[in-house]
Amino acid sequence: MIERSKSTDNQMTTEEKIMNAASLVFMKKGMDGARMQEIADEAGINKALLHYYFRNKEKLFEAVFKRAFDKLMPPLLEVFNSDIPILEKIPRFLNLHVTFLRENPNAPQFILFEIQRNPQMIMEFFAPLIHSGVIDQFKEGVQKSIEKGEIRPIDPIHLLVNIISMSVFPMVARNLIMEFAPFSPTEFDQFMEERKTSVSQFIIKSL
Amino acid sequence: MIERSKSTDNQMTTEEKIMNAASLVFMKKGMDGARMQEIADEAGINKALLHYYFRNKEKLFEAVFKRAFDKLMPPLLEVFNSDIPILEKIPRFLNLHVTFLRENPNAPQFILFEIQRNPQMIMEFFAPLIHSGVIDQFKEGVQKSIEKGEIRPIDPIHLLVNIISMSVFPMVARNLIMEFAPFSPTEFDQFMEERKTSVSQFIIKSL
DNA sequence: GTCTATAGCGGGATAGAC
DNA sequence: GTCTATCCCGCTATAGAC
Repeated sequence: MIERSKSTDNQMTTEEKIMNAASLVFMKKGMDGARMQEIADEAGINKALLHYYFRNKEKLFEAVFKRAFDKLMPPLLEVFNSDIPILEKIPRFLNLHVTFLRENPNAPQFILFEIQRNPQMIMEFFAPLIHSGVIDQFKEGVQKSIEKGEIRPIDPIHLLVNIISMSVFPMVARNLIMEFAPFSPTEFDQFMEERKTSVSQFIIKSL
Repeated sequence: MIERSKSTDNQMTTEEKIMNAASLVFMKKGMDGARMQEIADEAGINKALLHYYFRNKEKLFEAVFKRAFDKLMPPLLEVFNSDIPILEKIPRFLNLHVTFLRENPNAPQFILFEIQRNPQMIMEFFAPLIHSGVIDQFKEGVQKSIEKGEIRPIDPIHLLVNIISMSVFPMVARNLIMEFAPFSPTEFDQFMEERKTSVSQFIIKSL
């Protein structure tokens, strides 16, 4: 007997079923490792229907990537673009991000790998973001805080990379961490919950 | 005219040529995305020879993975297993690690992705490491430092994850960072060089 | 819109000459 | 050991009935 995930059951449209199934499979296996058959099975429909709704594998993949990207970015921008002082941005960012990651555990790994596989996709998706001036705004915010004496002098890019590293990387390496710590899935979840405050403290102490 | 990398030229054995070519291709494309034909071209030999030296793609892949793993781990263990105090371990670790990563830029991404693709491989490679007691030794080292008042109270696992996150993640996300910062390849290299001291300071200040 | 059946080809693997 | 030629399976994609 075959176990189906919820993608099949309720009254979702076929297109939604496909998107959910494709997300699941693509995120786990990547573009190259994913099989259209597996996506169809996961969605509880036939392979040919995938081509009916999305012309081909590439197009389906792009739709999945775009959806993940659009879910991930707005909350991040909201925090970094806001006018609140840097010391408050950090815990807010961590909160949002860790929450998102718990719901989409494979998203970062997936996005990072596909960027390396097909770097030109960076431009398509990230270009508007890059030219929106978020980074410059972050840099200025840090500079001001330094001048006011709120934090010690530090290169804003190194700070930004530190913040993102400590939030994102543990999810990318979660299988490894679970083996080494060792953690059960529940314990790992708790570990990530702890990091919301733990990492905030760690960063603030360092500034 | 086809441009070949150095893999072809000098007096390496055929097996070495294959290993180098396979490393290059597998690290960039992953197991699923890599093509035996591309590896053969990169090595400047015929596809059939790959099967002569390594029975099949899977075996060749495992050889590549093992070599990357064996190059990565010993230096890390050397630092974490040593008896030097935690505050000295950190800059030493960063030095070694950043140096290794500059020579093998795709290794972490590759290892992390393949672990998720085929988790049982974690056990084969990491099991001896996990049972060697490195982690416990690290935990004890941190506890002692806390008791002596050398560092503030902190969960050793969170500390360890922070250290590794800040060293490894920037390399995993380097395409992204290069677009956002923005950095040329040379500037990114310099950025990583800066992190040797920048991250050491960041961590030590926080403790 | 959804299915079954099948075309068409890319790519891993092998046979066999040299 | 190294090559050319070829097999054959798996997978994407399409044709066409309902």
